[in-house]
Amino acid sequence: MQRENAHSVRQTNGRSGAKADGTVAKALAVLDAVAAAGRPVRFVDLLNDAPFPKATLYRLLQTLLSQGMVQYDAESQRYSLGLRLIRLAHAAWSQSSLGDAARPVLDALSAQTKRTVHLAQLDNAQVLYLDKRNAARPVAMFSDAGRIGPAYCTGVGKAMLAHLPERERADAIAKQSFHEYTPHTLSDPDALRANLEDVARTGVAYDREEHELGIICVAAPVLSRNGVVLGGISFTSSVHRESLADLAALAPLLRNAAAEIAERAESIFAPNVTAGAAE
Amino acid sequence: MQRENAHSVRQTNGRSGAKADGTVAKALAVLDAVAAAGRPVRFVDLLNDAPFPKATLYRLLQTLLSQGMVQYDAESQRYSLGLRLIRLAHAAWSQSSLGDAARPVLDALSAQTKRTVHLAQLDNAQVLYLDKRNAARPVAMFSDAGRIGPAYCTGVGKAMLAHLPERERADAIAKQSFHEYTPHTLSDPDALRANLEDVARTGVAYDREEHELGIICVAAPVLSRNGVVLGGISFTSSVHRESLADLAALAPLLRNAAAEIAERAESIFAPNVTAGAAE
DNA sequence: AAACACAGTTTCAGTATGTGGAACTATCAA
DNA sequence: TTGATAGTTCCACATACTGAAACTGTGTTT
Repeated sequence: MQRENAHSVRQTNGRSGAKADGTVAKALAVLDAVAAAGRPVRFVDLLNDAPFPKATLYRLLQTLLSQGMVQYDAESQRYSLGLRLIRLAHAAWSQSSLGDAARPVLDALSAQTKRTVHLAQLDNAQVLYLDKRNAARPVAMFSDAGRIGPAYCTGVGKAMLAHLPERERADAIAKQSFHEYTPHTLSDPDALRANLEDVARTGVAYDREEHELGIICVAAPVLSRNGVVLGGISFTSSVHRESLADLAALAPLLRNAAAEIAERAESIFAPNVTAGAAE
Repeated sequence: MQRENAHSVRQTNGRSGAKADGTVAKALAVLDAVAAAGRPVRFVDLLNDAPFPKATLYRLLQTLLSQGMVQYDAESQRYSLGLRLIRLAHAAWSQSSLGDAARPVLDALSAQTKRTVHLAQLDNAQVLYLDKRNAARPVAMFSDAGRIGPAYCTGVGKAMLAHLPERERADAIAKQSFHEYTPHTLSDPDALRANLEDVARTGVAYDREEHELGIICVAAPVLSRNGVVLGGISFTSSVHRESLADLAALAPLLRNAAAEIAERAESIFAPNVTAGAAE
């Protein structure tokens, strides 16, 4: 314990290149692990994949448990994600400035075109869906909000990538996995880059059955006034219903909607809320 | 200069604004605060309501920020909930054993009856909605999953309360706020208790415009094999559409559905997954 | 029934980690 | 310039986190 010169480095005490961010980070990592399991998990199962010793993992779980972030079923001896998370997420979603701004616009788009509409954001070089309007039936929404998808082979993904600043775009492209979902998937960085140039030029991105056979999309980025990528929106359809060219006819509608969303989003953020300090 | 400790308020209480010790708990409290704000908040605003000194709050926010649990907009200098939360919640929701088990059942109920269907769970003596099927249009679901409601004046709430073990029920009743939403609201513990006795006897709870004028519900608890309250489901309708008596005719359907959900939920939890030890 | 194995929980000394008062910087207003 | 308020950094200090190891509980094997 050298306190005199303690000011030195934040020694992360060697060991594998961990992040060593703090207890909170560890607890969240445990949460992720529980989430990743995809179903209730037992202590050992978590222990196997966890970089923590038994006692530490145990304590973290207890903390999360008493905090309502995970649940524990005594009978099956399994942990699952807790209700508090759902509450929080409800808040996160309903006040997400983009989601908030987009909601009525998506409603209108969906009603007007009878197509499936998606709203997404970029999260760590992946597509994170924020909202959806289904063409046909009232499908449970939550099953799609929060869902993660690939950026390099979806309409929204490409629309957003194309409008990123160069540096960020390069980073993001480097993070893509280029799994060949279908024969049409752009399966290497160069093919993607070429495609993105078109997208950047036209302001419209297409998914030509690149992610799923038979499924096509038109997408447009949602850009802030100063060109920052806020998100993306798209129409999805199927080749059985119409050709890509037909779907492309909806692009102007999409671009207008994107502009409207951007404007609404900025007016939510921007106003000098400084007034009502209380609360 | 001494931290006013000495209190040893070591409560493992956890819920409802409790502040058990531990960094994780504090960080989560900050998250809650951001969520509670309902919109992007500035540092000071958080500081005012927070029980933490400036530097501590600052550090906690930085941690949450670097963990993706909150976002920071440099321009407006405001914090909001982060995307990681949405991802986690998606997982929480889609693997919630109850929600999972209930989904197809709710679909069927909704298709069959054309009524609005709710699935809820008790969370800290309040109703937390997990899923919903709207009678008419495909409404964005997330806006309702995660929503919190009062237990003492909703169908699902009373259905669940009534089937709680005595001790827990007493606790839960003590936590109700008894706000008089409408002239029909059961606005004191005794009235509620009396009503719950009926509910317990019949296995069906009604909301007779107790929460909102014109809105009525029939609800049934989802009970595990050994009688533990897992959740509740309900049909909601309006007095303009039908009388409570008419709606009540759907009760048997509801009870069957509840039983089916319970069975499915238990078979999701139960299976001896012990097999794949390796991995 | 005793022996074993493995899951889960508790303990405890040691110190890494988080704490928070205070000093500092940045911004705006008078 | 001075003053007020917001946000950030510093750092001595001790809380509260760590993790090996011991322990308990349950199920399986002999």
